[in-house]
Amino acid sequence: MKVTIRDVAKKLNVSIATVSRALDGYPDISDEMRRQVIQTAEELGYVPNQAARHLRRRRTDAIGYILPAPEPRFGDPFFSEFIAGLGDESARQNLDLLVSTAPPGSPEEEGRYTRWIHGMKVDGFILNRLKQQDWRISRLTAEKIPFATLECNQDAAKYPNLTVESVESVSRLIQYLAGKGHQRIAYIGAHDDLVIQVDRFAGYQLGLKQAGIPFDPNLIFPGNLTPQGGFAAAHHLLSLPNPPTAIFCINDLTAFGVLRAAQERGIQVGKSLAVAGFDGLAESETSQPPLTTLNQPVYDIACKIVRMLVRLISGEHPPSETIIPELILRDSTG
Amino acid sequence: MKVTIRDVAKKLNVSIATVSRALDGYPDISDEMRRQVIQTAEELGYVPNQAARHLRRRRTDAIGYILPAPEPRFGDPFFSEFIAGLGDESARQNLDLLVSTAPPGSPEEEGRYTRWIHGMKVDGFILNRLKQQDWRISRLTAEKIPFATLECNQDAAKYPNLTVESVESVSRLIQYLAGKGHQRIAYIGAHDDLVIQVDRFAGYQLGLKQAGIPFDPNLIFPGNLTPQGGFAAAHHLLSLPNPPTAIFCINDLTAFGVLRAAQERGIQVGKSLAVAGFDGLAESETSQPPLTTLNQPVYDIACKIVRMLVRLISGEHPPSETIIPELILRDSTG
DNA sequence: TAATATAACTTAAACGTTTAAGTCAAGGAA
DNA sequence: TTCCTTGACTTAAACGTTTAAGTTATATTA
Repeated sequence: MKVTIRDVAKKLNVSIATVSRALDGYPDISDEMRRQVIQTAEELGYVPNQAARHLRRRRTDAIGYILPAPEPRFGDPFFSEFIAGLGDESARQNLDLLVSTAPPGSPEEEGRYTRWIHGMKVDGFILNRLKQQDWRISRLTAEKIPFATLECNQDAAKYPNLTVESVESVSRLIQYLAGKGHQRIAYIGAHDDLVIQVDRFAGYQLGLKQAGIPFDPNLIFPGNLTPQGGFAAAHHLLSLPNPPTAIFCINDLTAFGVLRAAQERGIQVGKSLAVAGFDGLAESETSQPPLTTLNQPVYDIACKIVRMLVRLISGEHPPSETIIPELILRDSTG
Repeated sequence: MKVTIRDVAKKLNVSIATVSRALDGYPDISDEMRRQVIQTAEELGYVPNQAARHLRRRRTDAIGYILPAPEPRFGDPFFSEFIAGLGDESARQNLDLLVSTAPPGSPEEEGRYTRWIHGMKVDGFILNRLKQQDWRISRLTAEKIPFATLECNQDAAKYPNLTVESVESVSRLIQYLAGKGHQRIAYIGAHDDLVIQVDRFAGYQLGLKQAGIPFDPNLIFPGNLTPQGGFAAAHHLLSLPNPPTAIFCINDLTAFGVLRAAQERGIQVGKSLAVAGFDGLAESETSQPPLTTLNQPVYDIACKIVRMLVRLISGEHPPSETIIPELILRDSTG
C-alpha cells in the first residue's frame, strides 16, 4: 500500500500535523523531532500525495502548455527544443509541466484551456505563437490566471513576456542581402494575424526602405510555417516573369522548403539565389547549403519564460525582456 | 470565486450527491433531473476540481512521459512528433499528459519517476529508448504501475509494447545496398545497451550475411544518435585506408551528420557514397540529397501506445504489436 | 390489504493533506 | 506564590469530490 503521512506519524507516535510541519520547515518543531521525521519519512519512502496537497493548498505546482499544432502530424524541431526547455526548467523549479496540443483557434483548444483553468489543473500557462487579437490572452487576463509568453501583442503591458527582437534584426538581414547586390528580395510569411508575421514583415519592409529598394507586392507570398508552404511559395515566386534573386522566409522550416524547390528547379542556392530563414534550428547548420538565419536560443528562452511564470505565480511582477537574435551567415546567401 | 458542485446543488435545491451522479451518468437519476443538472452546470460553468476528484477516485486521469534527453539542449524532431502524438491522443482520451525531461540513467530521472509514482501524479507511463537492462521497467513492474512502451527488451512479455520491426527491415536495406554493388557497408550506431542499437545492428549483420558479405569490424563506429555523432563517425570512417562505399546509420539524425561530413570532404553522396538512415523524419525528404530511410509513422505510433496504456490502466491486457517500417529509397543511395 | 420491490433521491464518510486554533508543561517575571 | 510567555506539540476543520449505505414515496405483487 501507499505510504501516507499517517504512517510516518504513527511510527513516531506523533500527530500528522507535526509530520507535515516538520517536513515543511515550520519553526515550531524541535530540531530533534524534525530530524526524526525526516529520517523516518525517508525510510518509509513517504512522498506527499499531490492530489491531497493541491486540494488543500489550492495550488497545483503545475504549469500548462498547449502546443499550437495546426495539424495532427506535426514535427517542428522548434517545439521539441522549446518543450525540452520548458520541461527541464519546470523540473528544476519543482513544477510539473502539463502538455497538450490543439489547433490554434479550434474549439478543442478552448476546451483544453477551460478544463485546465476551472479544473484547477495548473497554476499558470505558457503561451506562444501569439495572434494580434488573441482570445487566450483576453481569457486568461479575465480569469486572472497567470501566464507568460514568448512574443507579445498590443496588450504586452499586461503580462510578462519574452520577446525576440525582430523588426530591427530582420531589417539588418535584408540590408545585408541588399548589400550583396540583391534588388529583388522576396518574403514568404504566414497568416497575417500572427505576431511573428507582423513583426518579421515589418522588419522586411524596414530593411527594404533603409536599403532604398522599392516595395513590390508581387514578391510577397504567404506560406504556413512548414516546408510544404515554403516549397509551394518558392515555386510560385520563381515562376514569376521577373523572379526574386533572394528570398527571406519567416522561419527556417519554410526556408527548407524553398531550398528543395530551388534544387528541383536546378537553381544553385547561394549563387543565383539567396535564401535566409529565422529560428536557427540545428538543421539549418546541416542543410544544403547551410542556411543563413537569425538564431534564437530556443531552449534558454523556454527556461526563462518558465522562470518568469514562476515569479508571476508567486506574486511578483517580473519585467519583460527582449532578446536580440544572432545573425548567422552561411552559404545559402553566398 | 470558483464554482463548485455545491453551487450547482444549491441552485437546484438538491444534494451534491445528486449532481455528482447525474453528471457521471448513474442510472438512479431521473431524466428530468439529469437534464436540469447538466443545464445548470453548464450555465454556471461548473468544471469538477481535478484535485478533489483524483483524491477521492484514487486515479489521476493523467499519464506521464519523461523524455530521455541526453543533454539540456535537445531538439530531435523524432520527439516533437512523438510528443504531438502523445498529446493529441491523450486529449482525445480525456487524459492529461505530464511531460518532463531527464538524462537517461541520471539521478534526476529516477527522482522524477519516484515523485510521479508515489505522489500519485499519473496513472501510467509511456517509455521509449529502452535499454536491454532497463531500471525503469524493473521499477514500474515492481511497483505495479502500468506502462506501455515503444520498443521492447527481453522482458517484453511483461508489458504491452509497440515494436517497429528492425532486424528484417534493416537487413532488407543492407541487401538493397549490396544489390547496388556495395561491398564495404559501414554501420554507425549508438550505445550498446540501447535496444534500438542491438536490433538495428543485428539487422545489419543479418543483411551482410544474406548478401554474402564478410563482417568487417573496422566498418563499425559508434555515434550518439545526433548529427554531431554522425559527423565525427563519418570523418573517421572516410579516413580509413579502405573506406566504406556505403554507410547505414542508426537514425536519420546521425545520417544528416554523415551527409555534412561527406559534403565537407567533397564526396558526392548518392554517387561515390551511399548513405541511409532510420526514422523517416520529415527532414529526410528535404535533405540534400534526400535520404534513403526506413520510415516509421511516429505520430501514429505515439497514438497507439497511448491507447494501449489506456486499456492497460482500465484492467485489460492489450496485445503488443509490431509495425513494419517502410523502406523509402531516395537519392542518397543513388 | 399487507408485504415487497423499485425509482429517485439524501446522508455522511472517506480520500490525504494543510493550517488555524487550542493545549499543556516548563521557564521567567512580578 | 501567581501570572504570563514561550516552545512544542495536538486537535479538528477544512479543501471538493465520490460512493456506500441509507431513506422515502410510489408501484407491484401475493
